[in-house]
Amino acid sequence: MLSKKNRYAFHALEDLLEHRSEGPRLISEIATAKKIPRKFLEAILLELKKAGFLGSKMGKGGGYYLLKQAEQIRFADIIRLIDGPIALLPCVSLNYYETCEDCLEDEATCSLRKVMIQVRDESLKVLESKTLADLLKKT
Amino acid sequence: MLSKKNRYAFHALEDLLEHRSEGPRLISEIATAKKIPRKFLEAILLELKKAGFLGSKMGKGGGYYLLKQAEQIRFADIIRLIDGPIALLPCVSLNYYETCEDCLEDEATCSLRKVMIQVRDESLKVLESKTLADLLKKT
DNA sequence: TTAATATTCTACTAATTCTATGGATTAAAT
DNA sequence: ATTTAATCCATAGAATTAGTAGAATATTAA
Repeated sequence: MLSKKNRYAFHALEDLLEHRSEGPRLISEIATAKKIPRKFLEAILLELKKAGFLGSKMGKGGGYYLLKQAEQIRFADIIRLIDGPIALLPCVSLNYYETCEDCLEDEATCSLRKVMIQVRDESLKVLESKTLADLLKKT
Repeated sequence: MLSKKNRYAFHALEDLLEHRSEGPRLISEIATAKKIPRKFLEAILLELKKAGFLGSKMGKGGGYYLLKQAEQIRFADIIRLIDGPIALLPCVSLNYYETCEDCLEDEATCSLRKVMIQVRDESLKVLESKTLADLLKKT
């Protein structure tokens, strides 16, 4: 399951997209609109900024805004940033790979691994093709 | 990611399958063979038993054994039992559904939900078609 | 009927991760 | 200067995960 933090992140991004034309948006505006604890949201937005998805401006008239086109922000990217690996086993993760102590035999022949690779690939097909833009399609 | 407990569960089931012909298998034998903490494994096997996957016998000559054919034990079933929902959001889970506080609008139109339904369906295609029998295919 | 064997049950503890908050600091605008 | 708003730092509480200890119960076999 996605963490609460990750769900907040998606909602915050959705909010920024909805109000894109209005210029920088305040943390507190997003928090109110999407019912996210203000301070928690602060940390989330900062993380999204450091990863290059958002820009921000301090002081009066400041706030957060999207740096990329909605089509360029994939679900997979956000999930990897906030929650980490999408794969079900570390030894099968593309972005967070770790040699798997669980593979008692070698990884090449580990059968659990083989199935998990398939799961990963099918999940990625969806998560890497869907972007923020899909959040606005109300159909 | 799967919990350690869940990985242990798969390895334990694999072990039971490999030694099926030898009659009931001791917890401690499985623990040693698969490098699982004995006491932790105990709890896992009991859970698998209560869910109907395993049988057991106490006393001398006792131990655990599979109750079902390998083809009848799906990955999805084990994951749901040990780790819970496979879906990424509660409001999208088939077996652990909860009304989603995150859907600020109604569920029918929540766009985050729509994407997550697709992810769930693709994952399930794999996890419900793969069974313990696939763990023995060393190809 | 007793001793040995092995699962089952109850009740913890430790460690880690997740969720959330408080307050001081820095940057920008007027 | 004053106000506004993001940034940084530190921490605290709750929940979940991982693992352990020991007593109770069931079975076998002598």
